[in-house]
Amino acid sequence: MIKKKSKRERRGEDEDNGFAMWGGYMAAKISKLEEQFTVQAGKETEHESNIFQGIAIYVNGYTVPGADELKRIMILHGGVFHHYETRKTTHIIASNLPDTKVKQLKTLNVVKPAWIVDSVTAGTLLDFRKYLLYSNHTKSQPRLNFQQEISSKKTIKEDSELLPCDQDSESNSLDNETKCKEVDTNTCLRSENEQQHTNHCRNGVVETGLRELVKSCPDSPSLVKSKQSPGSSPSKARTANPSRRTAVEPQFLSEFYGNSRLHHLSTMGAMFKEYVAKLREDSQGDFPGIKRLMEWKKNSGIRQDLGADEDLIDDFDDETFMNERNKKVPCPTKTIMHIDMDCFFVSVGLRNRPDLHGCPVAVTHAKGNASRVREGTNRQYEREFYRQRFQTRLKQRQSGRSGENEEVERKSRLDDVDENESLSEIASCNYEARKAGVKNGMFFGTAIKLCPGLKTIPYDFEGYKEVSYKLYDILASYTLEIEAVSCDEMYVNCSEILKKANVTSLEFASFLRAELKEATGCTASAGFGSNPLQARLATKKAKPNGQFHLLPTDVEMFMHNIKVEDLPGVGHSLAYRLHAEGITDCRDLQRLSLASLQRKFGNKTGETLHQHARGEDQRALDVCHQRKSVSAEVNYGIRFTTQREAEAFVQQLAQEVVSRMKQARVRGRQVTLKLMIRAKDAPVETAKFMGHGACDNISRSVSLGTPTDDPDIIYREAVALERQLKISPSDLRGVGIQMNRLVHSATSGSAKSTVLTKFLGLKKTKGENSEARIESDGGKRVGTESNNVKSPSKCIESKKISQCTEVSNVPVRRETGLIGEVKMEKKRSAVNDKMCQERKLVEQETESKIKSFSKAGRTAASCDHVVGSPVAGKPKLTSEESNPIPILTPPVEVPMMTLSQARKLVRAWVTSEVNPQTCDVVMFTNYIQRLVLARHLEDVDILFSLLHRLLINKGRPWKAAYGTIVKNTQTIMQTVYGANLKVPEFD
DNA sequence: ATCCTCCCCTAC
DNA sequence: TAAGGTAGGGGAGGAT
Ligand SMILES: Nc1ccn([C@H]2C[C@H](O)[C@@H](COP(=O)(O)OP(=O)(O)OP(=O)(O)O)O2)c(=O)n1
Ligand SMILES: [Mg+2]
Ligand SMILES: [Mg+2]
Repeated sequence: MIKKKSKRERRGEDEDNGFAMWGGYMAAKISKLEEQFTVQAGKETEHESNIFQGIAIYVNGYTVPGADELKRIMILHGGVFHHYETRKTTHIIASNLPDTKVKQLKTLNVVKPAWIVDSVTAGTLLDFRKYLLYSNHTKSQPRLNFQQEISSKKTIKEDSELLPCDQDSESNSLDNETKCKEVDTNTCLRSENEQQHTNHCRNGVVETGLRELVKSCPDSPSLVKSKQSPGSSPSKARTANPSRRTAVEPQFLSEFYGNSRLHHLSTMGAMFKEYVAKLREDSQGDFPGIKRLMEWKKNSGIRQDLGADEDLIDDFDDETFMNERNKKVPCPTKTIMHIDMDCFFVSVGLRNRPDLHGCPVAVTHAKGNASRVREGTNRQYEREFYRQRFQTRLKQRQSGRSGENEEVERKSRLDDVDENESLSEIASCNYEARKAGVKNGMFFGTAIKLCPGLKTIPYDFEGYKEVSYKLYDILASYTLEIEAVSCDEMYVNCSEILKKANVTSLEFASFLRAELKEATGCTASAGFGSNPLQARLATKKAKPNGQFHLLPTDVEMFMHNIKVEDLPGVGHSLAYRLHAEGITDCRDLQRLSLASLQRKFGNKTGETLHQHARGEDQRALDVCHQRKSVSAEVNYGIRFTTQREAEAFVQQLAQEVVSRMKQARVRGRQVTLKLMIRAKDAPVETAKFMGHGACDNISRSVSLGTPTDDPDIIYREAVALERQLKISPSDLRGVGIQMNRLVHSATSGSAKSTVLTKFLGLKKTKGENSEARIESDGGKRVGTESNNVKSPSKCIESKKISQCTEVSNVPVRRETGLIGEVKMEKKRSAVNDKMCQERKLVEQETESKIKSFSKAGRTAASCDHVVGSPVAGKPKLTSEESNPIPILTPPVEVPMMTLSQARKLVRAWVTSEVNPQTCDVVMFTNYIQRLVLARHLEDVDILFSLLHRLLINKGRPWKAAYGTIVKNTQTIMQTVYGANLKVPEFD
């Protein structure tokens, strides 16, 4: 029998953390899981060939072509693609691997990507041995290799993606053709200027810079090829000491992004949101995890009866007791889990560093030695600068507001570092380091003082991605009611899981965490509650390597002692303001009335604080996310001397943002330029090397008449905005381009969504061809801002009532109504959530239509274009007033849910509501209308039958709603088919 | 009132 | 040296 140990004791044995008891059982389960999530050429997909039959690859690190492309190729040609290495992986594809990585690999078949490409070209599987990547011969230098890869990537990119020559070069831009030549002079200029500016510029720098420029000039495809070969020696080109690398260098962007943790973090976050969406789309609705869980539950019955329950629960005493006591009571409410990897970057990095176990460890770029003092920097000065500015802002906020506030000290991060200590940030530190007060995001210089024994390890972005995939794959084997928060964290609606497997939350957590540990070598913590807030707070309490269920009965007590800064949404600023009011924990917060909180902190913020203080949170999980913006920004290494340099960089950013838009299958109707500008009196040399220092932030936006993903347009708009601001290029410290008001294109065409997808896909091409180019009139732009030319006649009514009742006639016309509705979503029940999301899609599509019509003021030409082209050949839209259904223009780019999803939703909707809510009726009607437009009448028929059947025993309001839906659907039917649809009726 | 733009803040 | 990105919520204040 297992002896119960004290928590502390158990935590000390960090090797197994109680997981040992799972033994080989887990291993077996994991392997099943792997199979489940292997991406394979589906039976549904048509193969182009079977070249790669029996081959399963895993792509390690950066390759050309990239992992995505390789995945596509594999699937197309009968192969298998793994997101991470498994036993089934037959080959690893890599262009370049550090020795340390090679050693861990389970197979010797490390092959260059050319193997795949050439095999496809050859139409047959070539001998991979000719493509082996022999990398065990010399002591490699990861950084150099890495940079080399980056620059070859860059070359490819320019080669393939840059626009053809910019004809009206009068308007400033560096066109592709002359770029190489121009850049030379450019660089010389720069170096001269630099020597004046800063006195540590060496010849070597210029030389290196030039050589690199030459290297990355788009030359010929053969150049690309030669660079791809990993054997070519990178060393001599890079030996010069690059003492000042700025965004002027053409390869800066990719190098910076390659090293930026925050960039990787964001990218991976977006990636996993998309991953969840894709899994949902492809889901067959089977969740093997549930079976595993049930199996386990069956086999572990004895253990529970022996009263060793608490051994399952690595937890804290009081709550454990409460949890145990309440365990038998079935929880009628929803159970939300929040799960988060423990000190993620460190955990991943330590997988292969047993030598560092037990040591305080941090992931950072700093190597552990003190940084060099640079001339022209003065941290004292910059610190003082920040302090003063903070005071000024505080006064601004306080003026006009009464009340004597408590004096609260505001610390700057620079306070704790001396002149020569590293300002490299710590991405993540383990719990040993945290004991000493080290925190994520802290400067290394500060951390090493708090924790002199602190060890550092480098970043391993590939590793994070692999582990994240495993995390998401494992969770997805239980449910797809997942909201991805980041690469190491998500919310999960566990209600179904617990019900189906008949397990408690903590049983599930134990099993799950063991599984995760086994698969990834990293620990995770899980928190449960009846809403996301509670779950999140529970995770915080559970950390590290623990789990905790905050039960409804305990919420009140629990919240009392939560510090305000521990509430999600309360960061430095709000915490400071709350502290200034004498509010430090939720108990204090609870004493304030809703009204006073709103008065002090604003409407929404006040309300959220009021609710969160009580552990309330009615937010539904956003399981089906749709991004609202795409941006690329760099606030590091920005040191321009000429406007031309600045504009060249903006051009690169425009490229970058476009490639991201394409990937996300969106186009944007608004371009926003974001700049950071050295604050007046702020030192020219920043405290942090190449940092932005104290800055003013400025953003300017333009609305376009039509959505775009054209780098040329975006570049021009952005530059126009930049010029308008008349900022000295040398004061720029940050530049970003953001695209807003997105219009989403059709889904990836994954074999799943059949007819509809095809239909939409067809239309899409048409729409894109007809895309209007605005601003083709070169640099002179008229009235670009304050674009909202919505004339009253175009936005007929705007009252909420009509918006909900008069469905079909105006389903998509009123901006005001639509937006009002979207806001209501947040207060809605979870059941309706999916509907709302559907709804959002329509809105986006819709909104663009409205805007297109209402944008008349901008350019007559562009407006004509917009109205005319997508509808070409359709019943003419004389004016929008006379056309009651603008949606008639096929909803080109709207992903739809599948029939079975729709059915589920309808069922859930009807069973969950006593009476239908008008807005839901609107949403449903919209959905049906779109099905009709997509000529998907079978589905419409099925849905009406279903709805009718479900409503037979419902009251009058439901039946009336049904009538409304039918009526409005028939209107659309008349327009599209000139006939009514036969649907069941109530008497 | 409700919008839009330009911020600021928060989170990872 | 150092790699301070990015998406989204929300508020202030002006325009309508
Ligand atoms: N300022 C920050 C915060 C986080 N991260 C990265 C590194 C973290 O490992 C990862 C996940 O962030 P978490 O907030 O989940 O922090 P950890 O996982 O490191 O620690 P824990 O979750 O155990 O508190 O994001 C970062 O680079 N910089
Ligand atoms: Mg974490
Ligand atoms: Mg996290």
